Amino acid sequence: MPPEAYYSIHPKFHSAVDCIIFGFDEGELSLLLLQRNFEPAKGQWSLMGGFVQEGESLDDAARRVVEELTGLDDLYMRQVHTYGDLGRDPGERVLSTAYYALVDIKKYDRQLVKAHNAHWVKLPDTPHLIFDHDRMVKDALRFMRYQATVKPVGINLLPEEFTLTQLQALYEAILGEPIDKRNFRKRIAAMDYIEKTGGIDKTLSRKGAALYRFNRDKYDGNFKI
Amino acid sequence: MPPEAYYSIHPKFHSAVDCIIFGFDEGELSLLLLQRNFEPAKGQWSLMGGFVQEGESLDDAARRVVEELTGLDDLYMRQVHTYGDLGRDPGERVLSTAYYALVDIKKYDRQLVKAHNAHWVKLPDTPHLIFDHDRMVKDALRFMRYQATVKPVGINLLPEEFTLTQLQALYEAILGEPIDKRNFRKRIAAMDYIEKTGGIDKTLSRKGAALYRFNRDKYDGNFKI
DNA sequence: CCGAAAAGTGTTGTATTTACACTTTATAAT
DNA sequence: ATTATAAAGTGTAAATACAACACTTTTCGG
Repeated sequence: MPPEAYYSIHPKFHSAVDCIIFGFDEGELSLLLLQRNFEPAKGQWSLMGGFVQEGESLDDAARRVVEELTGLDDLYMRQVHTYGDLGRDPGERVLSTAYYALVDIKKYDRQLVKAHNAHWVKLPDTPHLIFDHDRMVKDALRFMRYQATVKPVGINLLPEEFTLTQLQALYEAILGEPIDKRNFRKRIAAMDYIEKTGGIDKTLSRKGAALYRFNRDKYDGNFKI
Repeated sequence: MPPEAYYSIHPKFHSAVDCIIFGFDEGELSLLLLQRNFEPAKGQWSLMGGFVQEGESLDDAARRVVEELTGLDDLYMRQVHTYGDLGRDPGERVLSTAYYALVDIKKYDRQLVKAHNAHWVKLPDTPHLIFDHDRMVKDALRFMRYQATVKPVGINLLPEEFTLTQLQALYEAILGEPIDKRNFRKRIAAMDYIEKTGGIDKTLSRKGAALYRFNRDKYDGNFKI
């Protein structure tokens, strides 16, 4: 067998990425979903996705796809799983790798989102999605939840500076259960990498709440995010 | 755009699977590795891998590849990650999905393994592997370790019936640290799905050790493996 | 100056985890 | 028969982590 035949006797496939884009708003997790104004499956709901191109890595493809929709290029993203069943895309055979992304919901590019006919949907209100996208969301959510219990990834869903009340609401949304306020604050206080900025947020209460930020250097000192 | 063009304007890629095959022997985790007697990278060490074919799912491809080497077709396998960097295979562009498999090291097909020039290598003695296979092993090990702390997947590395001493040695190998015997047995005793068979193993001690088995029904009753 | 509404603050009991060492048993050797 | 051997098997107490719980403070608007 000549060396190049080693590869060429095998089939090739379309490779796609599909992105589960999480946001946090009004105390609930949200997903950025497309109501497809294009074929295939026009009119139905789906994740934002795209095909991997020559000259771009799988991770790069996922970043590109998310940036096309949100305009944001430095999001926290993680690969979830690759879906390779035969009939998963009824059009042609496509292997698709799911990534989740965490977005500060105040920051995305509204023009782009509108142009794609995309909408933020609160997680419990998620409509049925095309292909195996429902399963992708389920898997991504489970993975993101697990990661959030292990490392403070959730912070990527909040603005730079945040109050402890916001942070608690976020974790309640991620874990899907109420958290005791005093126990929560005790736990946060023990994390030296979540530090007071000195600022006070008065938009939500007369008294005002102390603002905190995530100190990446102090965290990386402990172990890798 | 005609509907078929939606797909055809995008490139296709070779898709492969690479399998991290774990065994347990003499108190240590082992890997089943190929010393390649074929191109490319002949003479070097690698994981067992293969290309995804038309008409088989990604999971099926992984099962086929492991069966080709071991003769075993009902192994515990899990997808780990998909590697899609540009230069990862220096020959052509290949996207590869890693799976780990757990093998009862007494059971594999020695003929097949010999024919592939494969060898069981104790984990600490793992040689340098081609391409990004070192990283795959690292990622698979981390994932398998995590899973083993959450559900009793490790049992797939032991024979049907096993002693508590074996089980403890297995978990010490997986976690890489010694475990207190009494605390370990207390924990196991609380798991009703690990049950005495009534048999006694006398190969390892004069006194003989009680044999146990994993009761899948009782376990699934609690939650999914 | 009073009401409202969110921010902030400690203690105690319960459950879980860890540390720790000797006895039992069957066989092989003498 | 006796003894030496080597692994199997067994319980308790201390330490730590986790969970439950309610009132006070602060500021501003009315």
